[in-house]
Amino acid sequence: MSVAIDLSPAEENYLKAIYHLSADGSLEVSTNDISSRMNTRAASVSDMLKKLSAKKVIEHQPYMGVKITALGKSEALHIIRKHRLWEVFLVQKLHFHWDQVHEVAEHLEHIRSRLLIERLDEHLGFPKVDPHGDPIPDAQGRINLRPHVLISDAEVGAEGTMVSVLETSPLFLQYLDKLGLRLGCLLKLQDRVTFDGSVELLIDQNKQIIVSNEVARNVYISA
Amino acid sequence: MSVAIDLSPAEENYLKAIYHLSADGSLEVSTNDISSRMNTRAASVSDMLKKLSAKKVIEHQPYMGVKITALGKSEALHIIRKHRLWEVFLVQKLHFHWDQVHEVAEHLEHIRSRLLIERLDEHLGFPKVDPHGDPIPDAQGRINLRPHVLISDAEVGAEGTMVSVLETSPLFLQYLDKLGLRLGCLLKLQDRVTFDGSVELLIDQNKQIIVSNEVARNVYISA
DNA sequence: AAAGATAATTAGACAAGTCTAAAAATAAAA
DNA sequence: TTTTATTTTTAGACTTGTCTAATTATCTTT
Repeated sequence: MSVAIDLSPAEENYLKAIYHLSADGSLEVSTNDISSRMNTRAASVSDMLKKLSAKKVIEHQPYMGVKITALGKSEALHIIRKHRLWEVFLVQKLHFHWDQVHEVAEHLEHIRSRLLIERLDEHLGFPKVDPHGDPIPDAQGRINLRPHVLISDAEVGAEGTMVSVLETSPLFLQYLDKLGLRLGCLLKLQDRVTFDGSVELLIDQNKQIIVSNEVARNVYISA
Repeated sequence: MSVAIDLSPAEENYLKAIYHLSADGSLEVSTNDISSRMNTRAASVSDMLKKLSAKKVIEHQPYMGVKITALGKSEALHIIRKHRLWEVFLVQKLHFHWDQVHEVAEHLEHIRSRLLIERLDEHLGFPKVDPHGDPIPDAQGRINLRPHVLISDAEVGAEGTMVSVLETSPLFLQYLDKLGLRLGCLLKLQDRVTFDGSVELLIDQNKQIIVSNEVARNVYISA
């Protein structure tokens, strides 16, 4: 039986941000990191940390960092599950493009209905990943982390399937489309320019492109 | 091109209540009517009427009633459209029962995305009525009002298809199920007890039941 | 280790949406 | 028509989530 935790949409958004910034809840996160991710001021974050602390989803002593609790992690994964299931719905059933789903899912994810999410999951055929390649936690908050590496961290010569993207803003995703980069394509890292970190890629063994370090830092390939 | 009207979810809920209470925006509505429908205090309603007035969706002079404007009516119909489309989705795609849809749809209706609603409508096959038999306004806010009459207002001997219900609370809908009353069934008004207004009905020419006046006042048959 | 820089928190303010209690306007009744 | 009852509005307060400005804590650098 889950304990009664009642987070407002705003609290849910902060918790999600903390979860993401802490790499699955394992790292400590700073107030400023949170404020820049949330586009709010540090003062607002401080206020919010008090509330989240009172609700036992984070641990926070003033001026030290913030760490997500087991309870917080499970709550965060539950919200992420909803977000990603809705994204799949939008693409699979309503034929949204992958750069159109994030914003709408940000709203849909806050709707609270156990039945709704159970049935949605079923309706979608129990999908395992969202349209950006990110894994969907199950109802118990278990998440299937496949081994993957950022292009910027991979060795020259490395080869792998494009499995997910870090950034999900429309502009970035549209740019990937234009470059011919989409989930599932086979990528080979041909060369890296030491000067600016840009990378030469071979897509599906037939198309050669050069991408900036900024792009390389936001695209994962299977390890 | 629609003018920029920006209503908060709370404002949308009040506007919807006013629309419903005024029978399609034609009647004047009192502060107390609104407060009892919204389960808020009259003082809160007064505050809200000022805001809605400022946004030109109602006309309101203190101590006189409130009347919805053309703009307000169109906004209300748009919200109702979203609510009813989501209800259809929940029943048709996620196999919700008709008594489970209202509460969730109350939240879904506030999500703002033109594309989402267009695509949802398409995905559902452009439905014309929701699971309670209420007509779904089109994207221009046009609504298809079929002639219908409450059982409590029909003459003894009248016969018609059950086309919609006024009350949509789970308890009421579950009670209708138990009585064997569902949308589409053929109803004949056999007799009415003058004493308490209860009504004797013949369902689909084979089942005889007696329903209270309270039930009769909440079920419509085709005229 | 002291000074300056950076980061985080507190203090005080504001808007939205709600409330209770009091006042004012309208409606009903004597 | 005057009084009483009802309805509606105003006044003032509280909560949530945000802000700016000021303060305090920690970190860095010499």
